[in-house]
Amino acid sequence: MPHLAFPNSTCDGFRCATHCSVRPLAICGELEQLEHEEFERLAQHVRYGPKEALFSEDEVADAVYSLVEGIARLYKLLPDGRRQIIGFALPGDFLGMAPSARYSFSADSIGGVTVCKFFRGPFMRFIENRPHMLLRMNEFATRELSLAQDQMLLLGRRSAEEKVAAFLVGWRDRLARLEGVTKTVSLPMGRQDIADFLGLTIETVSRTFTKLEREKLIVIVPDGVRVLDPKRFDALAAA
Amino acid sequence: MPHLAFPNSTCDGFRCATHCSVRPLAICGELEQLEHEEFERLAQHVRYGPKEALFSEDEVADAVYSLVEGIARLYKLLPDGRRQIIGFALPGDFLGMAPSARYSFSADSIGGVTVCKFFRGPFMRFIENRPHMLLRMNEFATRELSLAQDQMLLLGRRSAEEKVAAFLVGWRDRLARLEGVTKTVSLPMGRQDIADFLGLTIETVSRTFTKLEREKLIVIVPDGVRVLDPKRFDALAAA
DNA sequence: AAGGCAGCTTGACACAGATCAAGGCCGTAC
DNA sequence: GTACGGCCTTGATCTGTGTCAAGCTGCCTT
Repeated sequence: MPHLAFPNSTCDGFRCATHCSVRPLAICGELEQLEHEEFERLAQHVRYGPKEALFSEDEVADAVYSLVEGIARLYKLLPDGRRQIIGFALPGDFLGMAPSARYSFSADSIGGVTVCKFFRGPFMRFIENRPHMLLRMNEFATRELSLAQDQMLLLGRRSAEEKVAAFLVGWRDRLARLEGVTKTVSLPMGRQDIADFLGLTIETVSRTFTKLEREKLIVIVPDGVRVLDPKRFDALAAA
Repeated sequence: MPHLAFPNSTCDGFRCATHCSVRPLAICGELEQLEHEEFERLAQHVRYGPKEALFSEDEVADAVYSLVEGIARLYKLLPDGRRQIIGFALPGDFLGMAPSARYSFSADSIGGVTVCKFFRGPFMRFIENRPHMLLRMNEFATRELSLAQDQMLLLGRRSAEEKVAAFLVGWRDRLARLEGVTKTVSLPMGRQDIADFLGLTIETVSRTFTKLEREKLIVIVPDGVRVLDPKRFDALAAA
């Protein structure tokens, strides 16, 4: 994972708003200096190690989170343990809004993660009379919803090969927004996570990666893939 | 379809804000008298016949809609014609917000539909300095997102029988909010729509209905089903 | 260097749901 | 009344993906 946040920063990542490299992408990206300082006073910066829970489904939703660094897995479980990953959160993403008093899904870190944590009460009081902030929350929610709808189309109507290709293209494009365009797509999540995101089994994901490699569309590298034929690959993902 | 809106209304459904029976559920539900009158002046009430398009994916998103009466089907298509229905809209639902300048999905009426249509510019100007309105839009977006995430779990991880049961329970509960609790769940959409919503084929949906009937969980009636054993049925939908 | 183990890949086989094909039901048109 | 068309159901068969079971690879520990 090359520098998703705080690249070459002299800052310790704690109480360091002015150097936060994802700020322009985050919920607080359009606040002016003074407002941002007030906002920052509401935040707790919290660091999580690998595979720690930020929050869990059905817990009282007492906080919201702005992801600063690292990657989180968002998921729902069925009573018998079947899991559906509903998304991977990247730096700049905003987590934890719920339609009721409890979280509607669980979130945990994949590698290490840093967040700005805001308790619900103070956060709501801050935004409730700031239309530009509410407008930004709306934009975030609308984008998330659109992503969720794309994912419904994928889950309901695409073949295994199309699912994997579409996932890799979507993930590459989201990383490009943060890291810039690269040929190698890093995949910090494991095969089981990809399977649970795509509604497949780990075996099918593994076989499909191998198949795409045999077809000379990708090369599998440690912790990622290199896309060989972007044209043909994007076509497969779209179709 | 028994009286989803304007039940026993003497009003003609046109420019008739004060009698709009879904108002409390709609986006404009918390506006006070004066504000609501101003809001109403921005609206065009539009009536659609069966199977008409309200808007289509990739069209310029120049308007948003508040559904007043009837039911709409929201869907996305793949280039080869495969369709995924991403939701059914009911009276009170708010449609047409997009993360870019174009609609990210298509919407058309199932039976007849009445909407309040707002052009984007005036609508945005109305809400942009009204925090309570923005907050309400946020609530709507968050609820939609949560519904979408539930649907991802369904599409990715449930069996055909679980999908159908969960669909019927979810649909029954949404109708209950409008019509009150009933034993008979009316299904204004066809089998193909249900199939495209659940990521199944029409044959599998049909067979599954028959199977649920053989198992004495439901009775199939014209344009709907009657739930015989709500306890056992809810359990199947949850599991 | 050896052992262990977590994560990944591969193979053989099974099955849920898709596909293909036919037939039934019911409302509408004439 | 009967013919048509849309929608739904049912049956027979096929197939993509799941399941079960090894084995491989690279990394961490000792």
